[in-house]
Amino acid sequence: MARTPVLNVTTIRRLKAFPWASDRQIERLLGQMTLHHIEKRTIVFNEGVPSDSVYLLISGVVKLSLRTPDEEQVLVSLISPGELFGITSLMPGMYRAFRSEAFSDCWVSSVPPDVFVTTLLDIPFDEFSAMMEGTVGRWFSLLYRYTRFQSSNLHQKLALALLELAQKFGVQDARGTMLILQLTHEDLADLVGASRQKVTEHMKEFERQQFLLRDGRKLIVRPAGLREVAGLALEEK
Amino acid sequence: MARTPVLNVTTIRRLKAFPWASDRQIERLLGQMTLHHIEKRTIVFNEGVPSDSVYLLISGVVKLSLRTPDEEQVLVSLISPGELFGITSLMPGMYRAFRSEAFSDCWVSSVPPDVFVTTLLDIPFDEFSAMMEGTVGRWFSLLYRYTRFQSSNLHQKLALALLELAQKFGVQDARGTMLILQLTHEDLADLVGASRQKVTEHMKEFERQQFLLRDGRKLIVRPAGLREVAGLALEEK
DNA sequence: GCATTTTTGTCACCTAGGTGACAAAACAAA
DNA sequence: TTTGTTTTGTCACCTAGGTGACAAAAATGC
Repeated sequence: MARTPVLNVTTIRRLKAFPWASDRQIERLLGQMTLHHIEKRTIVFNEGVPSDSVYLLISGVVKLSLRTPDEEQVLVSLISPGELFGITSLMPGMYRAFRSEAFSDCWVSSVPPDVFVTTLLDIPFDEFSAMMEGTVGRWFSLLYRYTRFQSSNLHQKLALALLELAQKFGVQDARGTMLILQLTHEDLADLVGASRQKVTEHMKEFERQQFLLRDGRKLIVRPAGLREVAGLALEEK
Repeated sequence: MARTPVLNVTTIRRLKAFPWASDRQIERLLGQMTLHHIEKRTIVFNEGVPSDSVYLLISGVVKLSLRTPDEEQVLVSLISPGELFGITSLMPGMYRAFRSEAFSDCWVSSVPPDVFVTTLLDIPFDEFSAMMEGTVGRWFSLLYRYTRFQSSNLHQKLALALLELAQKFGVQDARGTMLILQLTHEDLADLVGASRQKVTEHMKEFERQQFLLRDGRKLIVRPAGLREVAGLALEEK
């Protein structure tokens, strides 16, 4: 069995983990962290589970991934020693967006997010957390969208994009959610990374299926149908 | 010409802009913000330019996009009123990763990032900024990678992925950068969202071109060649 | 060593989606 | 109204990359 690594200011510095923190802060943080040995192929946390810890990878490699409805796997990132991961826990009420598992045998150190923030930053966790959500929250949703795109075909991407737009730019209407936005098929094509012609075809198809109506230039989205197409029928928002 | 909007605590609340902030904080922030009218199609900031302001969209729609080497456009996101944008400025020394332009006529309010942080959070900007970089910096690189992927073919995606891996898991070697990581073609396929077979083919091709060597199981990457393939020949890291 | 499993390499074939071209609508300008 | 400009709709055709199948090579277990 692997030898337990020693964690002190010097080793943290060597890992280049929190270059901005003072020795005293690092010492205090270390006092609050718990070290875990994770064997290759073991899951650190699963997608969908509440985010309640921040992790620091000490040694080994951790894999961040995403499993699609049809059992495919998207490998989002490989994490190297010295990197923090599981940082959705720094935003309020978040669930883990990705699964993380040991790609090789690892040593990992964990800490509750509020302890992490208060020892390194000297402000209440809630304030920091709210600020994070308000500022970088959108980056995160974008990242999430793109990882989902990775394993979708054009029809699904379009459905996903329309749902997102409906959420952002939609007003309720007797017939569904109306987009208060003049989008050309060209715009949509740029958004999902496809050609204008194919977007036209798929939009027609959505109209035929009544998942989409048009009132002159305005689009009216029927979220239920699109959600099914996108493959998130029963799930989340 | 459009009527200048009134900005006060009530309007900010209606925009749901900083739900966590107190009235006093919002008032102080408003005192430091500058309002701009941006006409449709005008650029707010361009990619590659230093990040020196945070923006709040008051009305209209702003488009976040990316122009690829071959003049294609990737539409990263459409921003709705009440959203902050240009938040790379919250991280130290960052350049704008995307271009932002008015999708319709807009009113936008800007503020220097340090003012933004210090009035809302009561800690020095540098501390916050360093913390952001250490925690969510990687999310951002991931987002950046995925937006680039959108307009790349498999050959380029693979090159990009290998370069990223070399940076994270590489050690210098007489012949190039050696990856201290056992990656199967299957893993790479999951990473770039492709089939294992095609990855094998393209890896062979890289070897033929001497952009990639193999020492038993270990890969040795030649960054120069790959960078060219990926289409970032002269550019950034 | 031998046997088993994993990984690589290479086929032939198929399909989603790109491309170009062009007409029909829709809209804007006058 | 007429005229020009965008935007949509629909072709036919082409290509990048997916799929399945299978053999060769490497790695792993015993």
